[in-house]
Parts: sequence; C-alpha cells; structure tokens
Amino acid sequence: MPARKPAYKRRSGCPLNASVEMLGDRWSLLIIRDMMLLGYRTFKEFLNSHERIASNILADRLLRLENYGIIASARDPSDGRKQIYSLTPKGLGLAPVLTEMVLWAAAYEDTGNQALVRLIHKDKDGFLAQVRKRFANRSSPGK
Amino acid sequence: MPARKPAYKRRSGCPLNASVEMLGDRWSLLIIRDMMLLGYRTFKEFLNSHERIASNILADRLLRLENYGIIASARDPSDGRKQIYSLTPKGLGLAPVLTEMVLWAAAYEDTGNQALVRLIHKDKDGFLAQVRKRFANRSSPGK
DNA sequence: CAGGATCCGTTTCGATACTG
DNA sequence: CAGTATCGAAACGGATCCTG
Repeated sequence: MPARKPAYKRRSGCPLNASVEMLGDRWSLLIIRDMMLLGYRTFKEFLNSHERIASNILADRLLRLENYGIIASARDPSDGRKQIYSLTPKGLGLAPVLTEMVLWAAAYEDTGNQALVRLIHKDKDGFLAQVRKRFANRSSPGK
Repeated sequence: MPARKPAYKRRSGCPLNASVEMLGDRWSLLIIRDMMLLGYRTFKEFLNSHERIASNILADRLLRLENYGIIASARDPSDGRKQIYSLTPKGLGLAPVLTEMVLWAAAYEDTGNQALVRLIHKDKDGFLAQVRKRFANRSSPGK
C-alpha cells in the first residue's frame, strides 16, 4: 500500500482543510494519542494496543504522518531491528487539539478515563506543559 | 446509503475513541466548520460550497451527525421545501476543538484565512464567546 | 427547484497470511 | 520486529433520477 494521496481534490486555503487532510481518518489521531499520552514508540506497541489496527493500515498511516512531518522515525541504536517513532514539534503541537477533543468527549459522551479528564480540567496548561516536557527529555514514555 | 455503523469494532472508554468515531472522516468536521464559521444551514449550501462533497455522502454525513446529536434538522417554516440544519449544544461544544485545529494548521501549514487566525490569536476566548452568541440568537449567519 | 435516493465503477479498508 | 501481499468487503464519488 503506497503512501496515499487522496483521490478527491480539495480547495486549499480554507481553514481546517489542511488539518482534515492530514488527520481526517479513523486512525491518525489515535496513533498520535498513543504517542503523546501513552508514550508508545514502536510498530508493535501500536499494533497490539488500543483498537486493533491492521498492520498494513498502520504502516500506511505511519508513513503518511511522517510525510506530513507530524512524526519522525529512526532506527533504535541498541536494537537494529527496532524502529522508533517519535513526535516532531509539529506533532507535539497537536496537544491542544487532542486535549480539547478529550474534554469534549468527556462532556458529552465518553465515560472512560475520568482521571485524565479531571487532570486536564484542573490544570489544562499544566497538563500541556507536562506533555511537552516529557518529549523535551526525549523518550521517557511515562507509563 | 444507510446511516453508517462502522464495521470495525472499537474499544470504548479510551480517550478520543468516541470523538474519532464521530468525527474521524473527511467530511464531518468540514460540515461543522461550515455551520459554525460560515453560518451554512441548508443542504444546498453545503453541497455547492467548499470541497464539492457528493450529495449522497452529504446526506449520509448529515444523518450521521444528527444521530450523534451534533446537529439537528427542522423544516423551514417559511419554505416547506427547505430543511434547516443547526448545531446542537453538543455540536457547538466542538468550537474549541476547531479553534485549536485552525491555530495548529496556521502555525505549521495553511497560509489561507489569516484574518481569522489573527482574530483567534488575539482573543481566543472572545472568539469562542462570539460563536456561541451567534447561535444563541439563532441563525444570524454572520457571513 | 430543494433535498435526497439510486446506480455503478473506483478507491480504500481491514483481516490474515506471509517475508526480510 | 517491522513491515508486504493478497483479496473480499466496505466506502467513496460522480452522475443521474426521483419526489414534493
């Protein structure tokens, strides 16, 4: 599966257009969430985690996100087989978007993960700073 | 095309899961943007506008969003042919999400619509309040 | 004419099996 | 471990048709 270019044409310059092109599918945001909130970094972690993404789709999405500059990949120096994925600054910049989505879902729908929601509610800026700091120190997954 | 239920199963209770299920496609967020920022309300406006969505897809998305409680529809009292779509409080609650997405795209990508971006940057809370107010007064599109 | 439904070819998805 | 290959199923998109 080659790195997709959408078949449909989209007028650019309109707000949100670019965002939706990069993130408007069922998996991209979830992958980013796993990196940002759960500290996942390897193909296997994404694969075994959460919503059971198929391996071909995962490979496609990782490549796509990398092409968009949202994530970066590098070979694990200590284990040549492993590939380590990480968020770029641009990817990290999505933290406020994810945060607002979590709050929205919590307000109207989702009952899960109340701890996180309360944490964000109590101190949104602090939470965002914490996310950034984890990635500034590079790769301490944080559970 | 019946109102879709996703074929894949998704574990619930995980943050963002619900959001992505409702909004994780190429059109839903754009439709909401058009309602929220451009004041669009009718089938035809959505159809002729922006990125040239196909009418069957549009009908499906409108139904989906209505089923999720994000938008509501009612017949135009002054013109029986027309259907008027509007944001519910839940849909309006997406304003912060959209706002952050616009800011993110502006910071890393999109060059279009600088005016809006500057407005949001200057006074994010004021902008959100303004959006809410427009819909509290119901239906003054606001260009 | 507005809102949508139907038809149909094309693209993408997703599960599983398989490879370097 | 990190992906490819394959293939049936689903979703997409364009065009057209239907209905009030």
